[in-house]
Amino acid sequence: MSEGDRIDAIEEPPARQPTIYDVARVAGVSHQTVSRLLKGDQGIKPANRERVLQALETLDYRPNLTARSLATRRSHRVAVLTQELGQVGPGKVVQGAAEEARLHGFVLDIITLDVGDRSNVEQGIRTVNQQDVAGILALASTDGLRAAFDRADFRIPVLMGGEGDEATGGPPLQVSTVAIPELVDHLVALGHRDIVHIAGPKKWVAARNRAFAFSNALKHHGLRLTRTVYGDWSAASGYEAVRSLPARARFTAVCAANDQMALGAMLALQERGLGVPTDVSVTGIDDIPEAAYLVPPLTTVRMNSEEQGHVAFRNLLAQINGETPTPIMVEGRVILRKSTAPPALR
Amino acid sequence: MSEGDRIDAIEEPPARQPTIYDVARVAGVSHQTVSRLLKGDQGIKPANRERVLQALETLDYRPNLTARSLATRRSHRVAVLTQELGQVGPGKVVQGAAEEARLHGFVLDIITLDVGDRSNVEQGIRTVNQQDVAGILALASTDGLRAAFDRADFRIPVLMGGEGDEATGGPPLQVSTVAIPELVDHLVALGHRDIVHIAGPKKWVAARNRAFAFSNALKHHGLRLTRTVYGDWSAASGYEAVRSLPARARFTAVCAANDQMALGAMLALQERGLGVPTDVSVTGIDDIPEAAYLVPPLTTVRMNSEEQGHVAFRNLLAQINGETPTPIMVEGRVILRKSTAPPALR
DNA sequence: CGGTGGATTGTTACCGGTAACGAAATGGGC
DNA sequence: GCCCATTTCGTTACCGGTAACAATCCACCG
Repeated sequence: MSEGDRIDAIEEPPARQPTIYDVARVAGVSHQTVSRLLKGDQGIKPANRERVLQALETLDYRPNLTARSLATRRSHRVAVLTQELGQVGPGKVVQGAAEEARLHGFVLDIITLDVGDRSNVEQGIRTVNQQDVAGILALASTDGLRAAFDRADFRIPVLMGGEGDEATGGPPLQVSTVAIPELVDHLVALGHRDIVHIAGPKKWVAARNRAFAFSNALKHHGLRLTRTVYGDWSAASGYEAVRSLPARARFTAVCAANDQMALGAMLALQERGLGVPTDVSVTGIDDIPEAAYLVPPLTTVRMNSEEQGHVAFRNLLAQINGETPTPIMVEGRVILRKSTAPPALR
Repeated sequence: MSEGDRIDAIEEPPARQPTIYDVARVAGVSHQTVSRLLKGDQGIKPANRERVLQALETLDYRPNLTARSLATRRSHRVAVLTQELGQVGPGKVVQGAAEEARLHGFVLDIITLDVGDRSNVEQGIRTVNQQDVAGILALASTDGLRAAFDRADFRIPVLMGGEGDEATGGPPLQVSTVAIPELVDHLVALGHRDIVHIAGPKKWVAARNRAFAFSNALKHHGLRLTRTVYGDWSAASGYEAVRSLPARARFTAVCAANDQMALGAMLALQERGLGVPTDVSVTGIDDIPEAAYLVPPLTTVRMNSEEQGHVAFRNLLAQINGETPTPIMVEGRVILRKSTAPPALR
């Protein structure tokens, strides 16, 4: 045995991952047979299949994805363009997309950009162009980004945002704003008639969709938004939005297009001496984890951002594979908390 | 010319990215010369260099990173293990790391895991093991994860968390808790003597560090924490933490280990009839974007998470390249807002 | 029992780079 | 002008897979 050991020691190849050639040698077949089995081909004799499987097992073989990519000339990398990851929504969407990507053997190349800054956007696009990516997931769907993409003229599949443009009748919806009517029903049922909407930036598709959904839902009750103010999704902008309202403005509810703005709005309202919900009801959208613990806990719409990420990636993958993506609705759900109540009598 | 045109048209290769061979042909040199120039070698005659540069330009050459990876046998992929991305802190850290990664031609493979769930962690590690990654960035630094990593016995560089373990005298700090003493000074100067700490989970290195920093800072004033309660970083747990305090408990300040828990704590305090900051002062850590717009705006410590991500990746890269990483401090900064005030007289 | 055709399997080339080494060109000293 | 040490450049092999095609096997038929 000591002899054998010595030979083993000498023959011991440099520690390195086993390849299909190693597997083939051990199994006594050609590397191609191994490759075929790995690919899931059927035409392999049971005896051989068994031996290859065995060899795969004993060598603890793991495919070299780099080599595979090179040979197939297919990249398994997808660029994700997103706004600040520090935000809850985008963060969750990316998380969902990342999970889905890994499931399909892809990696995400995350590129965050400041959507407002045109040169920053161009820079991001240039970066993407230099990588070899199989597709692009643009999670921050704004007009500016769309325009930049049009200019860039990518040859690879691009999936813009998670939402179709309801307001302008764009491509089919992937993310539904279906819960917003429900939220409006709730407010109207409570007795609210004068509702202010704090919308996201006009250039954001999601902002337009949400604003559209609100005014549409109100229309069903024969009402309309008393006023729409525009923010930039941040708590700061929600705060400023309320402060920008004239002191004489009459309204009993404020519906913000996301929770952060709702949060800022609540602070501004309270600074103005208006109690939430006693004087004014406030609602958000997204249901960030903190929403339940704000003062008061916020009525909002849970958006299931993670699922959005999954869906978005799957759709992109379908495009990459030359299939036509099937638009899938991701439903929202109204979460009632204490920031909404019947308006004060007056 | 028309003859030439026709030939051109016929010879037109299938649309595909130019390779170094194409560049070499156009420049009239061997592909190796191109490769050398690309690598930054010096020994190339100016005339040739010029022609290659020219060819590179006209063909709009872009290196195929896959082929390069295969040839060099070096992966340019780094796995990032992180807690929920939906949280602000982790999200920003990942964002910073992603930026730094791209700068060095790397991509991040983001794997989110539930640190508390052991099987989930093992699963994540198995996933990593199947990929060929150059290194691992474990941003969620817990004892459980460390143990799992020890068991996994990776052959590749691993960078655990962004913080060294101050409390147990671990490896050198990369992220400083240096601002916490300042925060404590502030509270003590206001007159607070009875301070409750809502800590993160004991198994988190960051939680230990922060708790340690608080008690240490108090020691300098001859004081100690009146009480420490443990949460799980979530707003919900901050809320429960305060509710778990006995009704007769005497304290004038609550310092949470992050902003979310501070937020939950504020709600619970107010439900208990205690005003913030009139009866009890509250502080957080992280300075999430919402902190300034809570009711009341939260005094906290800004942690510069994005920079943390940059530093973490750079250090990992150093390890990958066989260098010894230099621990770099990322400093925090106290942000004073309205949630802290002198304690009520009694 | 030879022929035939589909099922299996093996051989060779290729993906687009880098590494190693040898060949050619250059330049300086005598 | 010749020789030799350096530069500079080109050739060939290789990374670990997949693709295309050729070769072999085998069962079944006439």
